[in-house]
Amino acid sequence: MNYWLMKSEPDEVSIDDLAAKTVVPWFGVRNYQARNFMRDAMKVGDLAFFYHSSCVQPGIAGIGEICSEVYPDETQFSAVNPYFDPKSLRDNPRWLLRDLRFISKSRLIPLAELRACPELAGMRLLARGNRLSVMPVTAGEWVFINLLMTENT
DNA sequence: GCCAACGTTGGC
DNA sequence: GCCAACGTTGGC
Repeated sequence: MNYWLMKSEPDEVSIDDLAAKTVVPWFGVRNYQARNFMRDAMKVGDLAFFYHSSCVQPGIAGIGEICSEVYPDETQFSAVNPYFDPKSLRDNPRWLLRDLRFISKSRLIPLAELRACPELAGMRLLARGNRLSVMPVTAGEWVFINLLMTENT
């Protein structure tokens, strides 16, 4: 069992969208390191924090579960899609994804609150210049943030 | 394989 | 909209 953090722009897919649809394909990852995490390290049943990025209040919004094996991201093949990649071939897809299933919505834990926790000082999300949209979370960070979720601040 | 130029991410 | 940081591209 591994733990992850996955970033989404809530204008595109929010935690409420995930709750409504139950399962969403994690399309649009166009970074090799993030892709490799999904392809090589993720397992069905892994849990992930759902992170809202590029928005008024960036932060962790809930939890999802990885619920599929890897398969090609369809958006890379569509010339009218913003995630179109003309260099990716049907018989050799460059970009892969997995499906995420809704588990729970939490209070929004702002990025600033995460930064203020000494327990999370080593968290990859908070590392200087971090831009990964899919990244691992340690078991210790997972447990600690789950405790934050239960606080009603 | 180096590295400058350019593009993207994402918080603020 | 700004801009720091990082990733990718492409000439050499």
